[in-house]
Amino acid sequence: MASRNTRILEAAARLIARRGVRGLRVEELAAEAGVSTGLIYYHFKDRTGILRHTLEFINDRAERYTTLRAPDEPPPAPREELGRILLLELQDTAEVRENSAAWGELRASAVFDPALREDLARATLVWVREVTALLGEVSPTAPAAKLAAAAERLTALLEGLSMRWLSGGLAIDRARTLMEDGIEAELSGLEPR
Amino acid sequence: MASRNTRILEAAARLIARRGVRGLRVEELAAEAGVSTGLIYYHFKDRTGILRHTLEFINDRAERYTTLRAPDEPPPAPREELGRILLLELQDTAEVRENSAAWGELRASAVFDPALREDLARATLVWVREVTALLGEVSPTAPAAKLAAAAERLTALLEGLSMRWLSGGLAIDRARTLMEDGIEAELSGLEPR
DNA sequence: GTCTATAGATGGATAGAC
DNA sequence: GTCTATCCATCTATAGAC
Repeated sequence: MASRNTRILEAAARLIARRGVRGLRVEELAAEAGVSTGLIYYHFKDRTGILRHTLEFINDRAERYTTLRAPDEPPPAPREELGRILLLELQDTAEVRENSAAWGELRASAVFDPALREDLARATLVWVREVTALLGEVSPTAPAAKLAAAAERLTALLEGLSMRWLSGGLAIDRARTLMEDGIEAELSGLEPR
Repeated sequence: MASRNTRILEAAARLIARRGVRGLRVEELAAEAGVSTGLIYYHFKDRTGILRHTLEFINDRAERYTTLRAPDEPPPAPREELGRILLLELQDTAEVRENSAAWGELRASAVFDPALREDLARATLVWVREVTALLGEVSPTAPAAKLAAAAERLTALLEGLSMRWLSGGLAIDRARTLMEDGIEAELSGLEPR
């Protein structure tokens, strides 16, 4: 599980969150992971390979801390689950901040690096679908198209707020409030008036 | 007006949109602007200086194409103006795409480069205030706090959608539709029910 | 699989002439 | 103000031993 390989990817996520994709130096990564540069190239071929695998790694990890639940816990109410998922990325803890920063970096990098786009698009799709499904549970009468649109907006809003937070222009509490109210707004938009 | 200095900044915006902040090479910038690297350092001191001035330049330019109106034109209706401003950044024309890409890049870079944060925060504030004011004209009875929150969400949503569009995960037409409906949702949230 | 050592390339920044 | 020439630091990637 915590193979050497994984240790490198954990270190990569940590460094990307700390210095950005552009600031990621292979040598520094080697030091952070406690291995040599040669080994990194042996495993990941080149710099882009490191990035691609790190993106995948980050996705899996977010999936996990988003979905994880003790086996005997009851399934949560949809509305709570929705808030939980969308607010989870707006928390000032080391792990979440690291994931959010790395995610934002990789999204920004994908604008100029086609090699990253496919993975990113796929991960986004999974994410949007999950939120769409939850919205559907909260508001069962709403048409599918409206649910999908609301999910796309809410996740895009989350990314936008997250970037502002990370770039220092928005306090975390404010970001959370804005997100919460945004969820309410979308929800009330789903109910026919 | 179109001083040598301005030509360098135009070239910088062009290159940032094409290759990203990460891909901006001073030598390449010199070539694009038709000057020497020495001159660039003479004007902007260092790489960060280039970035800072380019950010400022981009702001001014967006301000201009956002606000520009023939002197004899009547002031536009607030609701139309609101849609115009928020949808203007979602257009697949060279100039807008360039501005949006550069803006997104600078926002992403600011996460790791404190030197950019202040300018960015200030520019964002101006932008949010403008949208807040327009929302206030459309919905004069809404409380100021609600107006401000809606403006923050709409501008953050715009940035989020813009990133997805530029990173290839969202078609421009879809992005525009989502934005339009997002405006409507926020507007109806402002009217007391 | 893992390391050390280093080649090879690139790019930021400066000196000094004009 | 502007250019040419160049230094020097940095980084990616590989070769080859263990």
